Formats: sequence, C-alpha cells, structure tokens
Amino acid sequence: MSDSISDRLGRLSPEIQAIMGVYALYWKLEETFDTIETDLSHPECHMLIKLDEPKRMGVLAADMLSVPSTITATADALEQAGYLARQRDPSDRRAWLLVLTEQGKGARDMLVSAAGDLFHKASGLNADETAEFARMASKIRDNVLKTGIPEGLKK
Amino acid sequence: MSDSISDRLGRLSPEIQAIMGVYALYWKLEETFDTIETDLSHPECHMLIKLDEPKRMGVLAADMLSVPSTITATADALEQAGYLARQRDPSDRRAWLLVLTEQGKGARDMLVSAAGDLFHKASGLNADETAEFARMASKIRDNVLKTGIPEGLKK
DNA sequence: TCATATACTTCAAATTATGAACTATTCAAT
DNA sequence: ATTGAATAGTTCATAATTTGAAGTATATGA
Repeated sequence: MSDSISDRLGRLSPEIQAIMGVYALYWKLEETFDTIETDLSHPECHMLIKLDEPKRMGVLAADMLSVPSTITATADALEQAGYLARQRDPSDRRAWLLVLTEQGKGARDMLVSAAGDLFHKASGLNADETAEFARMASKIRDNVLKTGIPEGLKK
Repeated sequence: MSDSISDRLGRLSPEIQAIMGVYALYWKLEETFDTIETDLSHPECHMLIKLDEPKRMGVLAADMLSVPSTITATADALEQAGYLARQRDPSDRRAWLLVLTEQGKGARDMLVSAAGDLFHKASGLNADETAEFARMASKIRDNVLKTGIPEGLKK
C-alpha cells in the first residue's frame, strides 16, 4: 500500500522514461553544437534554425518559449555578425521581421544539415524509426505551442 | 539540382522535425518546473530526479553530460538544503555517493509525479502513444549515453 | 483625440555553466 | 613497500545566458 507510489516511481514510469530520453537527446544535441561552428552561440543556432522564413520577433519568442528581451539580444548578435537583417513588418510598423541574409541562409543550411546528421548519430534510430519519432515529436510540438504561453498567468 | 538541398531543408526533414519537437518539449518542461517548487533550481530538480538510487557524482556527470564542477555545485546546494547526504563510496574512497534523505525522497516523488502529469499535458499523447514514445526515447537515451563523452576528444 | 494595449528595446541583476589548478585516493609497476 | 600516473571530486574566478522592469514607438478602440 505505502509502496505503490514509490514502486511505480522507482520503476520509472513511461512518462519519466520519455522525459529522460528527451533530456539526454537535448543535452547531446546542445553539446554537439559546440563542435560545429565556433562563432555561433547556442541561442544563435536555435534562432537561425527557426528562421526558415522571415518571422516576427514575437513569433520567435512564442516559438522558443522565451521572452522578448532574450530575442532582442540574440537578434542583435546575429544582425551584427551579418546573418540577418531587421525589416519593419509592413502590416504592423511596431514589429520587426527578421530576414536571413545570404550568409545567414548558408549558415542555416549548414546547421540544419549538421543537426540532421547529429540526430542520426545521437539517436541511433533508423529511417523508419526516425520518421515515426518525428511524427510524434511534431504532434508534441503542436500541442506545446497550442497550450504554451498562457498569456495571463506568467507565474 | 541546386534546389535539392534547400528544398529538403525548407520542407523540414524528419530529423529537424524531431529536433524541434524535442526542443519544444524540453523548453516546456523547464518552464513548468518554475511553477512547481519554489525553493529548487532547475539543475537541482534534474539531479533529484536522477537520484532514484545512490549514485556517484561522476555517474551523474556522465548522465547529465555535464562536468564535475557543475555537479559539485548542485550537490552542495541540495546537501545544504537537506535533500541529500554525501557518503564515501566504500569501494573507492575518492568518490562520494549521493544519497537522498527522507526529505529528498519526498521531494523527488513529488517532482517525478508532477513531471509525469506535465508530460501528459504538454505532449497531448494518450497512454499508448506515450508508451511508444517512451520506448523510443529510452532507446535514444541508451544510445546517447553509450556514445556520449568520448573522453579523449573534449572539443 | 484620448486611453489603453502591443511590439520591441535597454539595462542591470540573477542564474547557470565552465576550465584550470588543487587535494585525496587508487592502481600499476617496480 | 614505494614511486608515479591516473582518477574522483573541489575551489574559484570567469563567461555565457536569461530575466524582469521601465522605456519608446505604433496601433486600436471608444
């Protein structure tokens, strides 16, 4: 009776197994970012990868579950290094669109390609398994972004 | 020809979909740690969850793809707050075993339970899907830990 | 036209991670 | 035994990253 919870926890529920797998993969991917491109920081890599098309900073903040000031700092660094340019959003002149330069596109292609390789090596999954994992991961991501940022209750 | 790479990248390969899903879930889980227990930092939560049984600090470092000094800092904080105790490893007196106190076990059970709930809410997966995702995540984790820390080539 | 909300910026402070130099212990080979 | 090299963990100064509060400019609605 008293052990029902501890036992279940001790034997690691599927949820905890899933979480630990996610953490291991996340940490491994972060670690391997270090070995690729020396002049890009981790948040800069994240942002580049997200910029498959011009996006508003607020969209990126929501996407990365981050706050505006963090996005500003990362965008500043990428802009100064020539990877992207800020353009006013014509439909709302308060907002900026972050647009990759040619240099930025090149860096992004390299990163995305390298990340794909890394995923293969780190995960050890074959093509079918990768496809299945990607399907579930996409579903999860949709759900996170849908439920994320409750706007009102920021702690 | 020239578009084959860009096209594939633009349409987001399964690997990138998988990575983005993993990042979204990781960030969401981190975010929700903030809403649970106020007197534990993120790395402290990670360490508590890992301590399902007494472990050496080096094992934790390998497990968290981290370095010894980081583990020391986190263990110091948890020890000082009464969540764990250091015991010399009888089989190697250079090493410490980190052992949860009763308070630590209680906190861990709470965290693990909360993390399970969070996974459900954040992922939106049902029980079957969760089991399948957990299976793949475990496989990935095994592979990461197997291939991780190449010892020699630290960058 | 005024009040309020939104998009982003600035900046100082807090958190977290890291590497290099150090102590204590172990292990292997004399 | 004794020495030397390797390992486990610690200390500490520094770097990287994130955050929240206050500010500017633009939009929206009454």
